[in-house]
Amino acid sequence: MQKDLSTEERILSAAQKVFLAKGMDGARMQDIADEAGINKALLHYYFRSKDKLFEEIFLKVAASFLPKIFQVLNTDSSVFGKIESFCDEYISQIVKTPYVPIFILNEINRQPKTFLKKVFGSNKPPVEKFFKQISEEVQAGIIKPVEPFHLLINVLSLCVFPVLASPLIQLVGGLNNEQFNQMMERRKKEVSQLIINSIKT
Amino acid sequence: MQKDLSTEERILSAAQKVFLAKGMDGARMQDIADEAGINKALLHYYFRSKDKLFEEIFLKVAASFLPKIFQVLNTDSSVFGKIESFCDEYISQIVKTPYVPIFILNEINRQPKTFLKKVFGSNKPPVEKFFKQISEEVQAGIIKPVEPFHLLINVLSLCVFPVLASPLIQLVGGLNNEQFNQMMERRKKEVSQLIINSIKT
DNA sequence: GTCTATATTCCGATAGAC
DNA sequence: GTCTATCGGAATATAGAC
Repeated sequence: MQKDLSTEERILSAAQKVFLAKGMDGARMQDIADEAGINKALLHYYFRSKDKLFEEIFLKVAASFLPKIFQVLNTDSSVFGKIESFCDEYISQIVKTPYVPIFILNEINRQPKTFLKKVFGSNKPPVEKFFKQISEEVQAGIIKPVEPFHLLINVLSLCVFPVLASPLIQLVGGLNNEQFNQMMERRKKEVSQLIINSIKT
Repeated sequence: MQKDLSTEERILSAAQKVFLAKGMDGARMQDIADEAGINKALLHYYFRSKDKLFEEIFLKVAASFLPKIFQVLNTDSSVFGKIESFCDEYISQIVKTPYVPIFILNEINRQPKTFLKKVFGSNKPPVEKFFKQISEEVQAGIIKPVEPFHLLINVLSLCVFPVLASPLIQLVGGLNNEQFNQMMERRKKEVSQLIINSIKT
């Protein structure tokens, strides 16, 4: 409970924390009220219903997370540079907010059309420019012939999955939380090198 | 509703379907009863509570899924052979039951210690033999020096993540379900080649 | 705006007839 | 074993005082 913030801000902050930890179905309005240091009635005063409050949070979280995936891909670096930046920035981001990816995947799985439409609108995520750049660098002989779509999926998978499965991975490797984070730190280079080595001529 | 099965089997089948689709928190006993073609009271007659029924399903699903990850790693093939078999078999399995991975990750995230302990008992997943084999093949000059733990994480990530994020990936690639499955089929070779190329001398 | 108290709905679980 | 009916509690939401 942060007393310096406005009530509305405290509610949003508390709701985000609770929804991220428990998901829409597992979260209770009482939990959120407790976390914000207020009572349930006030939640309904500010946001009409649990659904409305959840949607507010989901869109905020998803909009600040998903587009970042594609942002790096639209800078004006080389393909190699983009891959390195992506691994570096995205793993940093994910390790800081480890609940976010599974939260988003979950709610997308339950409401595939509704939510994705609200996040991206009617346009597809902006990957065309990146795919085109890859084709050009293939033509120029800088990188080997490669499926751009698979390349994108590979990088994403290698960065995000370990966090999604962290309890399992920590069990297999016998890692505590700090050791896991150190492993993810090393992984920035591990992943970008793996991908870059696979495509450089 | 399958009339040829015993009531208990019908309940288990219905419960699995509903729990996989909605998770523990989102599932309703009424949903399960409807799916099984019976009424709520009978659910409680066969399984004392929702918790007990869920645990039954979770352990069944997790026990038939997680150990398979490590099973291939303990055959007597070469490292290359194991990687190929793994990608082939695991992707086939996942595409057939796409709800399973996110279901398991979700419930593990909410009950990290309880459930993992029940699935694996007190032992760690059996990866030591595989890790040792990798060290030996590195010594023998068959494969490049490599972190066995990262190698395992890489293969797992590349196989499982695309299914976890399938709604997003289908949106980015403009793929319908059938096209997605075809892409996953091609991915069996894509992934094993990527990994094998990265370690062969 | 914020609270207490209460209405309302939903859901897991049980009682009891057949 | 299976059903209908119902209990009891929990959770969302509202009413109304301050």
